[in-house]
Amino acid sequence: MIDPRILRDEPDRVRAALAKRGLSGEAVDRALAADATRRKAIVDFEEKRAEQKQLGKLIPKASPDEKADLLARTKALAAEVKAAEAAQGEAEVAWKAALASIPNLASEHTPAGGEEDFVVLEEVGTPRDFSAEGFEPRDHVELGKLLGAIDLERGAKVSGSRFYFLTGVGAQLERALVNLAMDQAREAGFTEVIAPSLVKPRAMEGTGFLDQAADDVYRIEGEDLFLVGTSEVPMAAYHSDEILDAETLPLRYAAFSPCFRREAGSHGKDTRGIIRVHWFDKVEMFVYTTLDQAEAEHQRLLAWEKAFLEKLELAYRVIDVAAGDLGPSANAKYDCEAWIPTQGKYRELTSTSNCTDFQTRRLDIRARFSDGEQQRTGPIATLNGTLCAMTRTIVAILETHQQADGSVRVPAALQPYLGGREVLEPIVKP
RNA sequence: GGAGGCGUCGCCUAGUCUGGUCUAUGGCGCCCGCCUGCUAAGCGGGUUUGGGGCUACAACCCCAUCGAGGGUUCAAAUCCCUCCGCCUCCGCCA
Repeated sequence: MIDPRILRDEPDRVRAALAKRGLSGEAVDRALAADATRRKAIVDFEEKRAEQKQLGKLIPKASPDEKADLLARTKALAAEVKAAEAAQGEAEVAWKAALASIPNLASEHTPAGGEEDFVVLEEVGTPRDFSAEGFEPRDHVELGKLLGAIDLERGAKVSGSRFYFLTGVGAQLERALVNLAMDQAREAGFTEVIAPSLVKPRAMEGTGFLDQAADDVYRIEGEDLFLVGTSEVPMAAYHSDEILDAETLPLRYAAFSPCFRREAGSHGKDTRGIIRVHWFDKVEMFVYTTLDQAEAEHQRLLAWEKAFLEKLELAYRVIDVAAGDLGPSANAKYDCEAWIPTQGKYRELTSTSNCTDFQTRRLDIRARFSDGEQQRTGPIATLNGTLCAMTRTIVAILETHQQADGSVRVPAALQPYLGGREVLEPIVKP
């Protein structure tokens, strides 16, 4: 949730931010009204409670006559206190709900508008020109079959559409990518994490995934658990209800987990291959840092993502995602999109978001700062960034580095992770 | 899954049977001050978190907070119920 103080002091700034996302400012008015109601209810309850405490103190010491009188008064008061407490509770819930309906404020540089209104920040590398090389590129489905790397038919048979098996060099490729990613992260000072992919509602809510993306989330039947769509969820909830020592920030984690997405509303989109699947594995960077450092850290996360894509020798571009496409938690988001030859366009491979204090407020995560001799607790920021999402990375590698005979050249940085292999050879003749 | 035990403001801990004197005890750690060649010791004070009032996001006052939520009661750390977590034993299992 956003900072209630900003809402109270600068409601117009919040309205402007909502407009940037293409949303009305109605939520601001609702939240302000709920805040006023809540404060009044709190004062009312506290006054009644204080009076009740005063009377209660007198009872044990009172003489029998006084006692009867006191009991009568305090009995009547008890009902009022109870009612006031209930009213306060309700007002608090209403206020929290109103506040939760407001997404994070978009940053200065974030373009206004929706999905199509992104700004291209840079293009790195040159998309390979297959016509100049004199052969028609095969798509990853075909290459996956030739290499014995991706088995989509059996994926569908066993689990349904949008499922796959990685086999042989496909499975090796995933392991190699996981190791390359984890090694890069560890060398950069990240703590390696294997995170649970089932979480309680609190973790889902806290990260904002039950707001707009609720339809995309798998729930476990008969249990209060959800399958995560990214390890951002368990990693954000990792420090929930904690007060961190500001001295230890930034806390940088590289978390591996499977990711599950229902892909509701994307029927008919990317139905071929493993571009869009219900399950994939991912190494995600997740950082807790100070609000001051959040923006600089966002740039660092982007730099680590770029470094990884460059190790894989992929052509890609970086976009600044528009406000309407940020998701509720982020105030800014950069996507790295790799060139997919057979699609003739750039496709999202990684994404990094600065969530400022939006998630930490929901999850009750703070830090203790010492300003000279004064100690204070205050909000901190979370950021996340994909280091390597296996399926799409495999697609980009296979398609980009394929050769006319159906073999695939292994980028130098990946070779040590594949037993020194320089080329993946087809096991089926093209 | 079964049986039992436990959960107190950083850590440890008293209090729970017998509800009000709990404004939660004491120790350790930490912070401030005093004392002191220096250090240690000693002495005094402070030390949960969230919120509200008033405001300068200070000081001060108030409310809540004894794992969480409900209940009983004029009154709950204390009595009752539900849930969560941890520990021990049994069963099952990677």
